[in-house]
Formats: sequence, C-alpha cells, structure tokens
Amino acid sequence: MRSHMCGELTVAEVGQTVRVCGWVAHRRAHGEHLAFLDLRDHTGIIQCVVDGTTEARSEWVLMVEGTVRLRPEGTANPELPTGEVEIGDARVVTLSRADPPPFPLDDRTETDEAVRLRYRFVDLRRERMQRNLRLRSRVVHALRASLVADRFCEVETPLLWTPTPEGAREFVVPARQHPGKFYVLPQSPQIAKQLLMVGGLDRYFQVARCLRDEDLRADRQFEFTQLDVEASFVSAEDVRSVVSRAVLAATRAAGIEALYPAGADPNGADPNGADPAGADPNGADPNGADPNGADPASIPTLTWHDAMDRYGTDKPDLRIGVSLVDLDGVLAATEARALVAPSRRALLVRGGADMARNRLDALVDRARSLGAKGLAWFKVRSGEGGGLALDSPLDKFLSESERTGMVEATGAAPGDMVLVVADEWRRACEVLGTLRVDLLAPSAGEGARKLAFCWVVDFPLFDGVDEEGRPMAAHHPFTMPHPDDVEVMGSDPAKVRAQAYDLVLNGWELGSGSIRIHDPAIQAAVFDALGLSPVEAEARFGFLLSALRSGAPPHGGFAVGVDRLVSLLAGEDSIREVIAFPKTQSGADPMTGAPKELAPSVLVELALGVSPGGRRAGAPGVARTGAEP
RNA sequence: GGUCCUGUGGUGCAGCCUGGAGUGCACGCCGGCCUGUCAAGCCGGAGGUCGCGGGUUCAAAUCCCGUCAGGACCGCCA
Repeated sequence: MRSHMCGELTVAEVGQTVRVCGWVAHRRAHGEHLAFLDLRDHTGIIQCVVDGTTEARSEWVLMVEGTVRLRPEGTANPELPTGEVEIGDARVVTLSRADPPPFPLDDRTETDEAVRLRYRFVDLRRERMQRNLRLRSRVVHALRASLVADRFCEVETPLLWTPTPEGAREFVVPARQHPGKFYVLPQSPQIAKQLLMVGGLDRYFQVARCLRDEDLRADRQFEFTQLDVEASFVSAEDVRSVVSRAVLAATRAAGIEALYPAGADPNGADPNGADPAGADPNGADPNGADPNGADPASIPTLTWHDAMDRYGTDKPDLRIGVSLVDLDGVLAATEARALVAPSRRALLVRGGADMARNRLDALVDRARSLGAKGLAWFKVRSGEGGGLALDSPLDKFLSESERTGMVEATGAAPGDMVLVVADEWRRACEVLGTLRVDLLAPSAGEGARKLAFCWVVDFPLFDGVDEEGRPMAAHHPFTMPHPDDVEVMGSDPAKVRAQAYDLVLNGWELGSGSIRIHDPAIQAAVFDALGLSPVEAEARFGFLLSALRSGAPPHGGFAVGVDRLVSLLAGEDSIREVIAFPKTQSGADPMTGAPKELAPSVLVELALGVSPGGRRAGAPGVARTGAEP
C-alpha cells in the first residue's frame, strides 16, 4: 500500500515517485490553486503539495502518491527532519474520514487526563505516547534478550490461580462449573515460579501481568507488568548479577548510557556537575551483538542498615549527593535537652541559611507530621575573626566544641543550614531521609536523564506486627533467613536478616527478590514465627510444601516493575503514560465504561447474587461513561 | 476509609476571594478571500445545564451544604 514512511523521506529520495499513508496533521489551503497537507505517521511528518483544493481535514486518513522533490529555495523547514523535501503533484486518496479531534494532538497543550483516556485511541497518535510505547517495546525486548542470553527460559503461568490469602487483596473470578467457588487472579507468579524450579526449569523468566485489587496511585495500576525471574542453584549475588545485566541492557535500549553517580560522595558532592547522559535516543540497538555488555558491578550495593543510616530510607535516591550524618559522638554530653535522645542525625542543606522563617516553620511541621518530636535547625554564618557562627534557637545551649563538631561532621560552610532530628535511630533517620528527598531531589525534568541504580541487601526478615502482635514477613513468607540468624528466629525475630534484596532507581523501588526457602523444616519455622499453624499452612500452601518435600533445588529470584522502569526511563511521572489503556484512580476506564453491571441471566449462570446498597447501586453516571464512537 | 486540589462552548485558560445580564482571551470548528505555507494569513459566523442537587439572597459561575467525576497524597499495596 505504501512505498515509504512519512518521516523517512530525504534528499536521497528526490525524483522518486512514492506512496505514503497517514493522518492529516495540518492543512494549509491557499485558495483554488494550492494546498499543503502535512501527513503524519509514527515516523514523522511529510509535507504534501496539492495543486488545487482538497476536502481533507485534520486526522483524515489518506494515501498520497507523488514525486519527492526539493522544496523551492528559501522554503525548507529546519524544524522538520523531512523539511528539505516535499511530495509534489500529490494525488490524494481518502482512506477514512474523521470527526474533528476532541483535543489538540500536538504536545503543546496538556489536555485533561479523563478526556485523553476517553479518546485514548486518538491520544495514542500523539508523539509523546508513540515515543513512550515504542520505548517500552524496546525496553521489554532488551530485558528478554538479556535473559535469553543468560540461558533463561520463558514460561507462562496461570492467570486463573488459587486464593492465597496473604498480602494484597485479590481479584476474584467466579468458577461457572463450580457454583460458589472462585479462582483469583495472581498478585504475582511467585509460587508458580518456585514450582517451576522444583520442576527442573532451572532458569525461568516471564514478562508477567500481575493483578492486585488495591487503591491506585500515579505509580500503581490494578494490572501491572513485572519481569519475573527465578533460578536454581544460585546465590543472591548471582541473581543480582543477572538482573543488573538485564536492566542495564534496558537502559541502553532506552538510549541512556551513563549512570549516575559513578562513585557517590556521601557528603556534600555537588550533583549538578555530573554529565547528563547525552546519548542519542534513537541510537541504541536492542539487537546488538552482545546484549549483556554492561558491567553489573557499576550498580552499587549497600545494606539495608546502611541505607537507613545514611539515607533514611530503604530506597535511597543516590542522585542526591548528600547523606545523613551521625552526631551522636559530637552531642554525647550536650546540655541542649531537645537534642538528648538515643540517636541524633543531621542533614546538610547547602545554601539553606537564607531559608525564610515561614518555610522553616513548614519544615518543622513536616517533620512533626512524619512522627518526629521536633526538628532543630542551625544556620551557618561567618562569625567574628573568620570563624563560623550558628544561628539557631538552640545555639545558646551548645558548647564551642559541639558547634565546631557539628560543622566539621556535616561539612557545613557559611550560607548552609544543618537540620537535626533527635529520636530513636530509625525515626530520626526516616524523618531526615524524607526531608532529604523533599528538599534536594532533582525535579523530573532535570533528573530524568540521570539514572542512579543501587541494590539494597540484608533486609530484615520481619517488619512490624499484625493486629494480633505477630511478626509480619517483610518480603514474603518464602524468603530464606540469613544462615547466621536462623537460630534466633524464635527468640528475637526482629534481629533476623533475610536473604532479600531490592533494586532501587532514583529513589523508586524497581523491584525486589530473595533466595527462597527450599527446606520444609525452615519453611515450617518461618510459618511458625509468623503465627501460621501447621494446619493453616497446609491448607493454604499445601501444594508448595508438598513440592518442597519432593526434591526442591536451592533457588531464588527477582521481579522488576516494568511500568516503573519504563516511566523512569521515559521521564514520565506517572506509569499511566507508558500504559496503552490505563485505568483512572477509581479503577474505571472512561473509554469502555468498565466496570459495568452484568445482565441478571449472567449472574444466574455464575450462581452470583448482588446485594443492594452498593455505593453505585442506582448507577447514576452511566450517561457519562462509554465513548460510543 | 481519610486529607487536599480541580471541574466555565470541542480544547486550554481567565472570571470566583469582594454576588449584579454567560463577560473575556487563545486554539479548534463552519463559511468567504487567498499560488509557497508549515501552529499559514485576513474577514465573518456558530457553539454554554458555568459537573449535578439543595440552601442563603431581591439576585449565585461566584457564598454555604451535599454529591459525582478527575488528579495528588495517607491508609492499603505479603
């Protein structure tokens, strides 16, 4: 039907008769003798010159045949890649007419997202969406190629799975042939992939759809995609190496070569000097000869404890070249009662000394809302005789050695500000860690091309307690405890480290994984620590426990959040921008009108009854749904 | 379950705080003119349940209450 793509016509094609197909991006009619049609496909735009008039309008679908020629002297358009040439003597065939577009398709105006989603089939024509979805395709292809090169085998697992009442709320599917019984859609293929290891698949991966019926966010949809990985006879390092190679291949497929930081200066390095990865976005070749060329060691690893201690979070943003500072030594004997606590941590804010009082008050409020008892601030100024002075309500309680100690420990200089939280260790770190991101994180625009991956390892096995005071699994209940900590599992569960690890990118958790328990005895001990009785455990996970008794290889794995990875690589704040047909925050689809009620006959066949009193029982708002074309 | 922001011709916004005629801007749409434009230009025109309901008021886009929708966040997301 077509001989060329719109965006690929150049001076090399001058003189050729070509046929292109696409949508009318712009029409410029000059009376009865001349009209210009800008024809668009996903490769770009080409100007077609009609000698006469045209009835074509915006977004009509045309086939245009004509001769490529150089544009007349002085009429080239340097803004267009095809701007040197045009299709002359254009003969136009209308393939499809179109209503006027419901919103502008250029990227200059930001249209309301509900309108975009209602007409998503039109929204997807926009350059931004084409770029994002094609980036996603390259990234997923690179991930697959990397794992295949590492001898992994892609296996599909069931979508109609069995309820495993742990963790996220599950989507439920009625079983027509078993009235009153239900399948559920998998929160992840976690157990299935462990069974594949028992089944001798050795190295499995899947680009897997996962479904969780939890409230939606900018970075969360009901259904999302994970690169799911599991391997037998591997160490945690082996798994991380495989995943590192895959995500680094993905970043190269996205056209981003440079990682940041090469070596993080924990204190005071200026991140603005870093090279912002100026790679050609179209230059990456996902089919390159060696999909695993990058060195996985270029992703730094830190322990969970160090991440909490230095960055106040288990998902540190290493683009920020400032970390938290321990002031326990400096303030060991302080007279300042507000700074007496089990732990004192400080955050240096470069140039923060000119922060206005109302912003300071807002910071203190923010710290309190995060659970801190207070937030102390010290503005650093030049003092008498070249020394330094601190400007703070607490300054009068500090000794001279405490002043100089604080300044030296944080590396503060005149014009800077030091924030201090005195509290329990974890709370002090978490509060300052949040302020660190609030105050210092690069904006989406300036930070988008900087990629700071890191691995966080040695997570605690348990985190927090449930309503009945039992410890809860921090990762999931199949995670292998650290071998040195197994013996204290019954006595001091909080001390038990897990062989679990997270991959973090720019302060976002990209995914997590662990070495799994392959020993039924250890699995039983973990279930016991979680307060799960043997009878309960057998009822819920009997098939898994049976598998572990049938010759289970040591194994471990990982899952990468593909939507988040792609949105970070694309520089988008919301994963909805890298998903073709996402749902709104309330879980609706403005295009199809889903979710909808079912005909009573369908409910009868499924042996389902709908109880009255549901919030949308009367179904007002039906008139607003459904963009029937 | 909760907090906050938003809702005004097809699109993006202003108007709201301080009530007084559906007032304004830009784009788009329709018609006319126009032989080198490229976000074409010039002239003219059409297009509105100010999300919805209730209240206050002589009078409500504007103030109050409720509700719906969209968004950000908390809870939640093993």
